[in-house]
Amino acid sequence: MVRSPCSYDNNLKKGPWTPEEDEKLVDHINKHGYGNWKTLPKSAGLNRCGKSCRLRWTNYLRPDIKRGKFSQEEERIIINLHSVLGNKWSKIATHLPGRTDNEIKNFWNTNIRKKLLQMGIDPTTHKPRTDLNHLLNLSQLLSTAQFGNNLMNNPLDNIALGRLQTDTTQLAKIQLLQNLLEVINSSTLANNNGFLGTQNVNPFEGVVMAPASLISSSSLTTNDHQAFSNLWSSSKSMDELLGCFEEQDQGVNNNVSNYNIQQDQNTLPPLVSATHETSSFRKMEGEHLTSSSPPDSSTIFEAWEKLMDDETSGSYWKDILE
DNA sequence: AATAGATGCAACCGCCATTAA
DNA sequence: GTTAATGGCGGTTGCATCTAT
Repeated sequence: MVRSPCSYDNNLKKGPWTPEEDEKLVDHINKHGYGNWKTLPKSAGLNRCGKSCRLRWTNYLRPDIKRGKFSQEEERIIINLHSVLGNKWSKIATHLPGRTDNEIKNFWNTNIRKKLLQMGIDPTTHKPRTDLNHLLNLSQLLSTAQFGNNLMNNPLDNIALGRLQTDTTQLAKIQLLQNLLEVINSSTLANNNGFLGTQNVNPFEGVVMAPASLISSSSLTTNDHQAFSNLWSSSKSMDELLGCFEEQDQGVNNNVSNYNIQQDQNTLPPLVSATHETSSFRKMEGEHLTSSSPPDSSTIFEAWEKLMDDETSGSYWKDILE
């Protein structure tokens, strides 16, 4: 069935509502209620379609609407509910009295979404971003940091540049570390809960395959390889990395830990599967390995071993992974 | 002060689900 | 069971405002 949209109706007004129109609509609904949106505009003396009137009422004029900035508690609730419900804005709105689905949707798209992306979290899956572009961005971030480090050897170095370099390095490392821990956690949890089914039961698969497949991928340029190698080899000691979590200020790092705490407090599972099939790594991996033939774990561990050996204190990595 | 780009938000569009005839 | 009408929802757009240059 095809229904004519509002705009096709006879000269019905569109666009922003005037205070006079608002008043007419509110007055009419206060007196008669809103039983039939189709007939309401005519009886209310409005040159609008019923749909437009309904939207104006539900999103703006309703007396129980709470306006103003979202509180941190509301933001936390939205993030948690979104991780379970996805883009079901109306469902999410039922848990936030006074907030409309439209308002929540706008808040998500203009605020929360960006925050999560900046924290290295995929706003769709609520999991750390593992896509190649993101990691290469981190790589470039670290390369920049390295460049800054080199400049520090110059007599013309300055405090501000040094601070920037330190922050950039820490941010990139934290995001990388979080990506790794997330993969470990999801694999371990899945294994413990028997969710793996026919999937690869190697809890380190995701961790190991990432650098191994990345470095071996023919789709990467030499510069990409070098940049990615730099990314890993530029990491210093593990306690330094972990220290980033403890010493983080009120900025992005704090948000990361808050997010994790929220995730822990919220016992509801993520809506989107945590399997690796959707990740870029998995797709890349598929170019080299068939799903029916699990990767050669010895090769993988050798690759991982090498990466850890490159660390000045690789035992820290082993401790964490074990 | 002028301008371009970024941002936030209200409103619209189109699709789907539900209900009534 | 079928069709038409309506409501509801999510995605998208357009515009006003803000910010940086």
